[in-house]
Formats: sequence, structure tokens, C-alpha cells
Amino acid sequence: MAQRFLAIGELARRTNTKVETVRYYERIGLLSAPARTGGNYRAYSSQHLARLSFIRRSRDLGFSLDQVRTLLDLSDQQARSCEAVDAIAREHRDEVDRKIADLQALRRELDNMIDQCRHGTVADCRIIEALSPATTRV
Amino acid sequence: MAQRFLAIGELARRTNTKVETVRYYERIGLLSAPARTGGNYRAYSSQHLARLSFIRRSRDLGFSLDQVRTLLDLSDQQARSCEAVDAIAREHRDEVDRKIADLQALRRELDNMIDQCRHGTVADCRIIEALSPATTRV
DNA sequence: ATGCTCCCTGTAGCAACTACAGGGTCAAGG
DNA sequence: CCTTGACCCTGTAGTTGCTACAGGGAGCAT
Repeated sequence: MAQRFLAIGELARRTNTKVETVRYYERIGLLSAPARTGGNYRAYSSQHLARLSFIRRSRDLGFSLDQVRTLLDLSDQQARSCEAVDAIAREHRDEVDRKIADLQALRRELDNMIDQCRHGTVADCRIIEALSPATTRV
Repeated sequence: MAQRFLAIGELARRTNTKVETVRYYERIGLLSAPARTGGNYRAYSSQHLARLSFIRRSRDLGFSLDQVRTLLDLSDQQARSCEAVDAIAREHRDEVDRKIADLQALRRELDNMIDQCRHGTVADCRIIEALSPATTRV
């Protein structure tokens, strides 16, 4: 392969992505199809590398593929106001906040449960008890 | 239907579950197949109600279906030590802890990104910049 | 007899990958 | 020149935990 292009494995390595995932992104139209070599290998340019890096970084920050798609589109419209970008980021942050709160509530419940475990038999296990319904009558 | 048995809709309502989900739990062997009426309707007993309640409560606490399956098995072995139960609960709590930490780190990054937004054009948007790779050269 | 609500099975869809199977390509070593 | 091994190709199916139909039957009230 000519040195200006990357094979899929090299691209994957540089972006910490699985090869299959790169192909998946192409299939769903997130990463444009690259040129092909004579042997039908994908030949990626530096633009692809940049774009995939952007995608991965966004994914690492928890943006959904749909959000990433929008962010990519927006990043291509350099003259536009970045209001929409800000909105997506804020929305995502709010959701992360909600998730954190949910998990913290969960954690407290789990903690209570675990604290009550007397390490006896299952028959009087407080954890099982906590999971069991109060009434089982129809 | 005889009053001692519950139709699937009633069971679903009492456990805050979708009817399809109840059938799904049966399909994957989490909830045992109930008796059937003459008209081939599922007829659930109070044992089913208790078991499904247990499942839902566990799911609400974030246990995976696999963990729920194990917890159900354990809860049936009343004489056993509840060590294994405790282990599952602790493992899950640790995972919740990790998730919270991950999300908090994420949140800080998002916050930094958002704070730097100067509300100009996309061309000099700090959010886009933060998502973009430092180098794009092959 | 009609309408309505409930129930039945079976299949397909969601997110975001991941994991093959069964083959082709390419460069290096013997 | 041939083989070996690492890489690449396509296509399909699996993962988790449901959810949403489509197309039909059951049961009860009017």
C-alpha cells in the first residue's frame, strides 16, 4: 500500500478501534467509504483518520452515534453559529447528570442491602429479603 | 379465568411490567411457564407473581438478567450460606461505583468543553475543537 | 351478531458493536 | 516458484434487554 494511505488495520490501531467497528461505521454511513487498492483493500486518507478520531473521541465522551453524526455535520459547516453544538453538548451533560444521580440512588440502596447481610443462610438473608416482594398472595 | 389465577395482563400490571416482557422472561427461562386455561391463556399463580416481583426489583437495582437468574437460584436454596448472594451484590455495587466514577470524569470533561464555548461560529468552536484530533497528518 | 378488550404466536427492530465463516491478497523466506 | 502467515474482503449472526408489530383467537357485554 502506498505510504500516504492507511490500511484498515493501521487506521484501527491508530484510533483504538476494532477493524469490524470501522467497517460498521462505513456501513451505517458515519465514515465515508474510502478508495480501494487494486487488491480491493480499503485505503484511508488522513481525512478519514481525523474523522474517525473525532467519532471515537465523541463516543468516549458518551455521545450517541446519532449525536456524533450531527456533530460531524455541524463541524463541517464552519461558518454557522455553534449554538447547535453547544445545545447537543449541554443536553448530553444533563443526561449524564441524570445517570449519575440514578446510579447514586441505586448505590445507596445496594449499600443498605449489603450492610444488612448477616452472613448466615439464604433463608434469613437480608439481601434476598430486600429483593423479595412484601406480599405474595393473589 | 378462576380468581386464584392471574392473566398475563393482570400479572404485568401488578409488577409494572409489559406483557411482552413477561413472555420474554418465560422464553429465556427466567420465569417458569404457567398453566394454561382452556382457551390457551397463561394462568399465573401467586408463586409466579412473587418470582416476577423479585425479578423486577432486581432489575430496578441494575442487576443483569444473568445475575438475577443466579440470585433466583440461590434464593431457592434456603439452607445454603448467603455468601454467594453477598458476593453478587458487592460485585454489582463495585460496578455501579466504577460507572459513577466514569460518568463523573465524563461530566467534568463535558463541563470544561461547554464552559469554553464562546458562542461564535463553528470554525472557532471550542467544543468541536475539543472533539477534533490534535494531528491529522498520516 | 357485533364490538371490544384481552390473549396467542412469531418475527423483526433498537444501540452499538462483536464474532465468526469462508474466502482473497501480499510480502518475505526457503 | 511456492508456501506461510498476516492481513484483508463480504456477509451473516450473535450480544443485552427488551419493545413493537402482524395476523389471528377467546371471552364477555350488548
